[in-house]
Amino acid sequence: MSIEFRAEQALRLWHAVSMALVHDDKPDLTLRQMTILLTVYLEPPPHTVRGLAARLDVTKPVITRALDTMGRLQLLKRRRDETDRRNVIVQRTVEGSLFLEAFADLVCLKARELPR
Amino acid sequence: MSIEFRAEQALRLWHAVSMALVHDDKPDLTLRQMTILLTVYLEPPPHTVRGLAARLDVTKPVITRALDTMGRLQLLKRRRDETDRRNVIVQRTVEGSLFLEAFADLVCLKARELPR
DNA sequence: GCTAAATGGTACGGCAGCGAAACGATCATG
DNA sequence: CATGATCGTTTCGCTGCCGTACCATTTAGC
Repeated sequence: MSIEFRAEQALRLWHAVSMALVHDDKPDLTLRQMTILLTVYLEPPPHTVRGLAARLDVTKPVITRALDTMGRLQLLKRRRDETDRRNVIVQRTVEGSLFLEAFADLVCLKARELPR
Repeated sequence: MSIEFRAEQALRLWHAVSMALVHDDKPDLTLRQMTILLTVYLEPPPHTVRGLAARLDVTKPVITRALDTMGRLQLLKRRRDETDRRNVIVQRTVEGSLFLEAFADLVCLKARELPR
């Protein structure tokens, strides 16, 4: 199962997935928001605001605002770090897991439908 | 060269590509803008404002605004349809082609770097 | 304890995208 | 040639994200 594809297939995959997301009436996440979400779910914890800002090379308020928005959407949640109460630990949620699971299924589906 | 991947690989690919786009200091396109761009480059012409709006299931002003923005970025251009001057034909540009080519290369690169 | 550093959040003005509605130009129809 | 339909754009008020600067809380160092 090698993941090599041609440039055109890459574009067609991105197109199909993007089109599906646009057609979906759920509010779409910003590129930065999506990147934060994926980082939290794919990279080893703990995830702090400052750490995420450094990882993405963006300012802190970007992370704070994204956590506000995605917190409202229940995709992520904050927790105070009790060993160092200055830190905020960003954690996954059930809703976030389900969201990314559905997204991954969408990508796999569109990849499977790709012309050779 | 079958394009089947697992859910986790899909997420990791999207993460790697998104991260690269975020790190890039070029202004990122909206999901809708990117979808319009890919549609123009991948689907058979001609592309009109109304046609694109129907294809993406968005309102016309969304297309107009996206064309303004991407026109400024030289990724697309407008041309009046001379046979029916009410229509505007959306056309590719050299810069747009280069942009998508680089993007496709990025996706292919990140796909190749994916863990098995 | 007291100061300095570190962390996350907030305030502010600016900019861009959004939907709904109205508009001008162009074409089709009689 | 006059009326109505079609097409793209513009306007309006709104919302949300942006970066810069500043603030409150907590910890570290002396």
